[in-house]
Amino acid sequence: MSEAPRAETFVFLDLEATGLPSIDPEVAEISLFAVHRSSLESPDRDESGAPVLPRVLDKLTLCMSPERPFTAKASEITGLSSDSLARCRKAGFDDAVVRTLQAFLSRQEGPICLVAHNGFDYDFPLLCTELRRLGAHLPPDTVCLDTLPALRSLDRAHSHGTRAQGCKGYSLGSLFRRYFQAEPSAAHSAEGDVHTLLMVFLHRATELLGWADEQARSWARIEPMYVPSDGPSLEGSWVFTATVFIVLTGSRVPLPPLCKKDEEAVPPEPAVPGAVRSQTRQESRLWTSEPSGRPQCVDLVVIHVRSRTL
DNA sequence: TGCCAGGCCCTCTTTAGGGCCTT
Ligand SMILES: [Mg+2]
Repeated sequence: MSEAPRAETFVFLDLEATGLPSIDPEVAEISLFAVHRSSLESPDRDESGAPVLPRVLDKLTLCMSPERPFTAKASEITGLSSDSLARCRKAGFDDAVVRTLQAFLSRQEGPICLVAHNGFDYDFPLLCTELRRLGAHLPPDTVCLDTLPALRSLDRAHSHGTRAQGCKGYSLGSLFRRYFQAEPSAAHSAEGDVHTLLMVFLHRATELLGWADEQARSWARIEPMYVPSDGPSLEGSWVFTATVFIVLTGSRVPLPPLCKKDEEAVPPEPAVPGAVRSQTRQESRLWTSEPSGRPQCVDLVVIHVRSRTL
């Protein structure tokens, strides 16, 4: 069920950043290609019938200096570094970036659908983090589409569970190579990856437009990847992390699985919009031998809680 | 002491584990 009226413009998006979510990354480069729905419904094609980039295309690409360092891997694959960005005197993700982004989007017919590969788990939450830090917003009717689960799901429905289909890779590069029998250009530059993403979308445009109409998610539902330790979004908020160990000896209850990991999201308390509380519970049982030779066990319960309100 | 992303998918699955995908 769609959460919004059908999108009239699709804005393909890619972020390059200082690393993966585990390090609370910062955006170092953003690229957006805005394509009108009509260009996706009737793509331009070359002599062989293969789709080509729409002729009418608005592009925006900006580089910015993060405050924290890149991981070695992120710097290696993106070709960006704190030094090179500072040498070019690039400012960070600041109000000027927000104004440019908002001006770019305001030129497009709405509603807008943002499109990114693995966007629900990376690009959208990270962009949300940066925007909230600056107290900025996107048009309220903005929706978003993640091509990774969309294409996996479309392929599954197509193949009726054929084994061969499930073995294929769904990285952006794998999809491009599969669809076009060619290497993607400028991988891991934001603009290069947006170009690749748009070509992948064009190859499956009819299906993905239908998917967007049915499954696009409201931007308002996107949660930030993390809460920066500074900036206006932290006012009146709190972040709490706790790890609790409980050791029980001599338990005689039936043997459970050796290790059980159970992760659940529980409602925030009190109910504040945007609040997040996650809890990880890990149970382990260690069996030892008493001098008599009878087995004795030690149960270890680890509860890790992370909470925040926004 | 350990925590250090996390949701999705597949399978030698469901009382679980490991790989993918994003930088
Ligand atoms: Mg990307």
